[in-house]
Amino acid sequence: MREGVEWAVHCCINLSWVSPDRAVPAARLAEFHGLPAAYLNKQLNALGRAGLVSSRSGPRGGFRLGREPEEITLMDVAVAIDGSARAFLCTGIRHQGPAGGIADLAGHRTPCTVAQAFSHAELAWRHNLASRTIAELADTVRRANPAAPDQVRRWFDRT
Amino acid sequence: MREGVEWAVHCCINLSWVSPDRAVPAARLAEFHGLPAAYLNKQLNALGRAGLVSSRSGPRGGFRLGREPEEITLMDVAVAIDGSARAFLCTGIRHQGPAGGIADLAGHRTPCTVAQAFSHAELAWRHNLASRTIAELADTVRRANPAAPDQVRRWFDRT
DNA sequence: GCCCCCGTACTCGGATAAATCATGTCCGAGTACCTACGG
DNA sequence: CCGTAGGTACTCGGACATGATTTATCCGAGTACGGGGGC
Repeated sequence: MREGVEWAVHCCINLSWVSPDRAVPAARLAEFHGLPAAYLNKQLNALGRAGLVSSRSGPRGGFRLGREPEEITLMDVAVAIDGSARAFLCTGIRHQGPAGGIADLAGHRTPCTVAQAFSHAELAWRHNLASRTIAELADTVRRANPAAPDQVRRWFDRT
Repeated sequence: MREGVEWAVHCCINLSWVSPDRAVPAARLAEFHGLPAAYLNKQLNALGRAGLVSSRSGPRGGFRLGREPEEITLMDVAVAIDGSARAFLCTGIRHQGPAGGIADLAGHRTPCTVAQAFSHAELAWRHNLASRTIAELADTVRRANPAAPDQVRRWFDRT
């Protein structure tokens, strides 16, 4: 998993706390977390293509959430940054070389058991991430530190 | 996930079918699946360090399973090849820059909610892989293609 | 005084380098077998 | 004939290249604000 996913999730949580009518520049988000501004911009860019955030250029431009925080799952973010490609890619080695002659014995190609097993595990992972929303995480943070949302909003509201 | 994991699992299944008193050289396993021999050797090497296979040098040397197939889980293989490092590494950006001042507000460092969420998802993945053994997968294959085990053993028994 | 136009400053967006990691290769260390020699 | 020592062939194990992917940077495209000029 690319670490940009972590950045993106934190950014989404923070964005859910700033005034909805205020766009936050990538540089400001980067400063807040001590991250390289240009690179973070690239990641937010990816979120934009996925529709998770909306972006505008120019003065008073920047990023804001593209949907309600309740409608953004961790899976959405992960897919936007990492891409939707499967982590485990069955390369079909079962059918290469002498092994192929045995696997394809009856002429019917049964699904690769190994790939199936890993797919199941990955599906569990995906489901778990898909069941968690930004709003939920933000709320958990707020519960542990009730002042955080206001503090964050205020920090971003400062010029 | 590195694709060496896929290779390793297939190799383990095949090893569970060859005569237990017979070690299989890496080159032979590689040939069976049409894989680069030297590199597969490297992967099997990793399995050896983890104790999943035992290895011997010299003539009639090679690899054989280090435990019963029932005692080898997919998680074991994945860890042996990929390493046990978490896929999602919390880099602690929550405490960098101005964000740190807010997160550490009360002087008590609460666990990072984002990291926790991803850890849960990853744990689901790990549990799923840990519940699947090589023996189980081998049996599934055998059920779909009853002749496979014998065919495989015979192939490896050929000089 | 009001409106329009232009210049400026600011921010995104994608094209372009640098670094890191996975992939792949090679050669030395180790081991068993086979052969030859001596008892 | 039996035991032993040495050579040889085979295989693992880790050190060394290579290529792809991730990380990071830079500059052009786009947009709103502000000032100046004209009506």
